[in-house]
Amino acid sequence: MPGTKAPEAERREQILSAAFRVATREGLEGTTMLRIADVAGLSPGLLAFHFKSKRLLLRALLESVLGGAPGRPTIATAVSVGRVTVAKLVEAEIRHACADVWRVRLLVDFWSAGVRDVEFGDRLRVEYRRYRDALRSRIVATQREGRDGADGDWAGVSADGIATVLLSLIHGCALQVAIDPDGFDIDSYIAAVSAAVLSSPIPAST
Amino acid sequence: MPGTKAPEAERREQILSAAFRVATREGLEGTTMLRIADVAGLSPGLLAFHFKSKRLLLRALLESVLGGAPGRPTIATAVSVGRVTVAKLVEAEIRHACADVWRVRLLVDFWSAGVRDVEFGDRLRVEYRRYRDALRSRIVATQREGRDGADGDWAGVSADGIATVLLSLIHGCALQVAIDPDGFDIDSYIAAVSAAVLSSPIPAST
DNA sequence: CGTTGCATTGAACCCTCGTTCAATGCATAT
DNA sequence: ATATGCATTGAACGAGGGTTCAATGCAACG
Repeated sequence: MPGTKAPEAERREQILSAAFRVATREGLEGTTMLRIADVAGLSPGLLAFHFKSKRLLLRALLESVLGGAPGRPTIATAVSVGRVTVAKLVEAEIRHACADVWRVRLLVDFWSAGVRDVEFGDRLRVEYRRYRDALRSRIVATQREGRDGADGDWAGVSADGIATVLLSLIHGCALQVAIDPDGFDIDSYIAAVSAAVLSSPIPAST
Repeated sequence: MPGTKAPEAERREQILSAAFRVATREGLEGTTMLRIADVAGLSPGLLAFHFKSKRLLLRALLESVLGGAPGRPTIATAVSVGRVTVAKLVEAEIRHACADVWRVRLLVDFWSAGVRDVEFGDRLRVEYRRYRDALRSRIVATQREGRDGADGDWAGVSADGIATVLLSLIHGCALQVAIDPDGFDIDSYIAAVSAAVLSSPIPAST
């Protein structure tokens, strides 16, 4: 098996897949070129051949993590696609985070790296804004339709502020799930979020 | 100056101070024994003499970060001390996080490390629970006094759930401030939090 | 079939890090 | 003043990381 050639796209995918496995298991700090090569069943030199440096490999990995796995749409797509309520959207995102602890953990790693690294930081900021803008536009749409009975309590608060708060609820949940998945009761949390944020509680999804 | 002796406590403090400076500036990943020694103006061997390993040094650093700087009480102390409302407490924590970006960033680093490292993880889980319990007990007290007019919307939701949500609002804010301090409008955020979480808005602190 | 191009290998290189340890020197006790 | 103990030094070591590169081999083309 080793030694045979493969088309570039396929090989890059193979390497990124191995990198993802290593990164989720060992964390970003424990993710080394040697280990990735080992897991991929390839030689270290080949990684430097397809991605020219470790830095670029990790950037590609971040891209693939942000892009979402097949069948796991990012919120941006989820927002633009369906006609779901904001409440259901937030609930879906929370459940999504809880179901995918390892990806969340990896994202926390990237977030931590992005705090100091300009490139990673820029990329994450862009993603964050995309995320928030998508949420906001849906909030505006919902408000205009007068649904969710949200007019009362939210009066006077900008849609941007609401979006930021909702994002905090999602990310705050992710942060806790990342470090203490067992000590987190999803349903109880969602119930509290419903009561706090929306006048009408979200019907529990069966 | 170098070569002179010092009492153990003093020297440890000196080293930890240098470690803190390095860690906030370079991140946890860029925090190396050599750099700490350099910043502290000491020899590398001395670090291994007072803390027996890098791991223990970082644990001590985490402890000092969690303990809070002088004049910067942790929420646990803030809760037990004053008779402030929950609303004001949350607001204070949010402003606290925004004012101390570097400490928040360092905590994000530790959080990311704690996801994989058992010792750091355990320590952070303990701290998180302390934090949440303190919040919850104050929520219970407030509910009992019938203040904040929180009975309506919060009916049926456990104090624990409320505490978790409030913590998410604090940590979610911290997460964004860590990576994008400029793109975060504190007052707007606090206004949104007030509207979302409490029936009666928090009067802005002058 | 021979040749050319390029993917692939794996060992080697250099760097940095954490740790160790014999030598040094300061401060205290005698 | 001398001796003892321990804080302190800084060079050295081994491990492990990312990157490089000459050698190798596969596959397409003439």
